[in-house]
Amino acid sequence: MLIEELGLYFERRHNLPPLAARIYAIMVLSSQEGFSFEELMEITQASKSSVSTNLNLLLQLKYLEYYTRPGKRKRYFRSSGSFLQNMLKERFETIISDLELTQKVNKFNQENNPENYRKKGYIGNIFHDFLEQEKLNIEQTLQRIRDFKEQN
Amino acid sequence: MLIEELGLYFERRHNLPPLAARIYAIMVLSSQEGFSFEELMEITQASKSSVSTNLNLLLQLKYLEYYTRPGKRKRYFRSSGSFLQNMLKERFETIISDLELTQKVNKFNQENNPENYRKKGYIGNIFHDFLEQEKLNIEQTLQRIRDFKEQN
DNA sequence: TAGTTAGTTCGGAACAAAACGAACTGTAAA
DNA sequence: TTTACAGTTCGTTTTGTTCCGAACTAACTA
Repeated sequence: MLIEELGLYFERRHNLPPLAARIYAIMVLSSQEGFSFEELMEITQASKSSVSTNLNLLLQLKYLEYYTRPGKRKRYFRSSGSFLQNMLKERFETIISDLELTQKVNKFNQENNPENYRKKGYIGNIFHDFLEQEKLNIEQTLQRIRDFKEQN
Repeated sequence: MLIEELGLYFERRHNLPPLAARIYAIMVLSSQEGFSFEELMEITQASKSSVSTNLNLLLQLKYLEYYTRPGKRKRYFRSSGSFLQNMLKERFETIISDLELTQKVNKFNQENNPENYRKKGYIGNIFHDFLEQEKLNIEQTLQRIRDFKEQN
């Protein structure tokens, strides 16, 4: 099932606990507008406490948001923003930290391995250019999404 | 220390066990050409069995390779290809699998959520373009590295 | 053939992460 | 003011990961 596959994907790539990943996958793949706490217990077959803990984690990480329906006390949960936007933002952050780390590794090699710095250093520059290009691509894509949302 | 930082980085991003991540970080940051089993035990202060298990994991995942020195029975380990090349290749693979997954999610939404497919589908296309652009960037960068190596 | 070198494999200990059940809190309706 | 609902918190249990030591193997060496 695609939900399981997507769940495993979130588990690995976003370092989410299994249940949180499954819940998020359910939200992303469903056409339903908002799930109640009970529904999620039912669907995942997990306990109240586990669902509570993992929903709160997802809320805290801003993967999900909730709303209430007039008159009712229940909360309904849905994925905040789009799956794709979140993916892009996450990727953006990893690229920024990769850039920083590569710069450190380059600097280290320059100072400590001067004998092969020329080689390693040059490749470091290529990689730096690569990351800058990535940053650009992500920024442009996020802009395209914003544009699309605006005229909708 | 940078080795520890890089170790944590590999642990998180590549889902490596702590010792494997540390060993790989050591290889990446050192100017030394090849480490023996014993040296790695000494440096990491880990047991024979742990070093064995984790070296074999890194070999299996192609992070490392080994060679022998004429006459000697010992194996010497080093990182295969460059750190940066490996990073790029890994990123390339994640992008390919992201592309496949997005296509599945798009297809799923098209079939199961026709009512909001227009919106989700459109963003899916933006994302698809994004991934194609990424693929291109990675391919070009790997080419630049190959070119550089060739004329060296 | 016995001993040394260079590792591998297996079972378990120590620890960490995830899920659970039961008791609890806060709010709202009866 | 009691009861029902919607969820939270906390201590325990279950499950999973990482590392280790001890016994083992395979290849060479004296």
